[in-house]
Amino acid sequence: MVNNKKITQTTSKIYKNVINYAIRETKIKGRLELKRTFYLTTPIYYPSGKFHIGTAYTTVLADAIKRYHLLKGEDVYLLTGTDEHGQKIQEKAESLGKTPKEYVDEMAVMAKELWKKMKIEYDDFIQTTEPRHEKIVQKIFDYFMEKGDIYKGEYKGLYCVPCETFFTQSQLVNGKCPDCGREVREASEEAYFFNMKKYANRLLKYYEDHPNFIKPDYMKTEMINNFIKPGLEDLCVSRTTFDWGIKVLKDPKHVVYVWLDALTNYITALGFWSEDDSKFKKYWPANLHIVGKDIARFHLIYWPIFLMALDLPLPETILAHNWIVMKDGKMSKSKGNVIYPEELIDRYGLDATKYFLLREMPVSQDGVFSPESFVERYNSDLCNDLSNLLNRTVSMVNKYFEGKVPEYNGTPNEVDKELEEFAISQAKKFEEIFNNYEIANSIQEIWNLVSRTNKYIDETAPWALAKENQQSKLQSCMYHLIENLRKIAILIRPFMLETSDNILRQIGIQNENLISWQSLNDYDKIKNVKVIEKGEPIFMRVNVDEEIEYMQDLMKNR
RNA sequence: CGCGGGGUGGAGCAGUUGGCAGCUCGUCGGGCUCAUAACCCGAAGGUCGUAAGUUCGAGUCUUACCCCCGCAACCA
Repeated sequence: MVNNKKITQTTSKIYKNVINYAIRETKIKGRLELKRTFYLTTPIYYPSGKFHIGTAYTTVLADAIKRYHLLKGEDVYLLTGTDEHGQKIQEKAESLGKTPKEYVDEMAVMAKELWKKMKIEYDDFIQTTEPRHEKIVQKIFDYFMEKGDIYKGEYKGLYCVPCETFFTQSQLVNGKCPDCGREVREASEEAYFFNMKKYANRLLKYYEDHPNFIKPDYMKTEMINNFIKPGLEDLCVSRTTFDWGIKVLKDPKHVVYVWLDALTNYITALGFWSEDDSKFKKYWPANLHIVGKDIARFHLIYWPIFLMALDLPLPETILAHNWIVMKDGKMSKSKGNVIYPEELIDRYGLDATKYFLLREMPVSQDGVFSPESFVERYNSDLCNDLSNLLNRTVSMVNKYFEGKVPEYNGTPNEVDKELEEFAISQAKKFEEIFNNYEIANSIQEIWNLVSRTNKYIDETAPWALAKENQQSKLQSCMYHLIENLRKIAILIRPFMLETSDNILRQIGIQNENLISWQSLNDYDKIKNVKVIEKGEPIFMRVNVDEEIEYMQDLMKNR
């Protein structure tokens, strides 16, 4: 009645999305009669140093999306890994007195340890130096050569002789080498190129026909205006100035250069063109590639074109997310503003860290990390709103019903009914927004439910009901509180599993059927459950000034 | 120069077919006592970057301009 328009808009949006989703699902079921599969990937990370919080963000995002689809009963496969070739890795290894392979293997272990610590549930971890990848990349390179998509040419660029490196105009600092500051000069070397021009129009057409291919939308505009419309340049796919890479079989003084090597990991990991390509058959095309905006161009232009050249179907969606930056811009050690994910996890816990990362990243802008915002979210959202809601509920169920949760007894009043409807509609909103990969906004919808539930306690004033001996209403109140906590616990499961389990344990929910995603639509099924005798806070308020100081010290003392 | 994004009450953000400007935090006042100096209610605070235009009506569309960030092709 107050905001009719808004409600109608939201509803029609939800409706539209539900339809699309349903159609897709039915088609797949009709064709294969299998569970819907969902293949998603993170980028393969370049291990030239310790992983920072941005890398963690990408991976947490992927993991959350994976778990969401798992909860919905789909057959999900998540791939991550490391991109291990190239001159920088070679140099880095040398400077440490290691072989490149020794170095990258150590880094892969480091990555796996971090993901283990962050409870990232990946299904495969690919290193581009593994034979399963290298062999296929060589085959693909050969195939492209035979097909005529790769041709031999000259790579021309600005070359710094002492550094043995090519640079582009924009990389130069004051017209000189960005590494050593010396003069650069025009030089050229023999190199293979991939004929991108040939596919440019097909790519444009594909963009047009598949509105969901690129998210967010403006990335597509940028690609078209900046790169495709002015005329796509062919891509250099081999180098001779260094040798830490995959050898080109038919011309071994060349190694495969960067993107043909890196991007193909998404299919080589599934066994494409190998003896066992069952996974490839099952999961390709990918449903989602998640990438940072810095590598969007390569995924939005070159990757689809490579796939077209291989006559493979293209992924459903490529999501280019923004960065986590610090208040004073990009993270850098010289600015003294770098924070590592482990540091946050060790002090505030995994769930709080994940919550912050996902909640604080806007759709169309970089997300800002600051000690202040982290502590604010921690205290306000996690402690005051969520943890406290659980705590006061558990306490009341103990006080009024000796811990036994009353069964559903109908809806004695309007408030109860409204709360039921609200909880169900919030879950739908969450799905709608989450499916569109607007994760931060979707999480907000969960917290709207948390707030609404806190408000419900005030509206019903159970302590007054107890005094007035209004048993039926009091029972209903407790039931609805537990019911909402159950739903909240399910909704946060994709990104706060420990917390979810903790809530469910405290309110005595064990039955799998009451933890399923489908059960978000139920509001009357909880029976015979008992809350724990004494509530345990899942998040405790921290001292704002102390924690800010703590984090600032961490960032400065490196 | 070109392209993309952003410019919304003190701070951070949402605002998807144009229709009385929202959320979180903070501030001030009140309420409640189940709970973690928490929770709930109310208030103050915005000419929605600037200027013009279209329209009965524009944060939302058009044009010009200003400021910030990013990209500008092979470092990933």
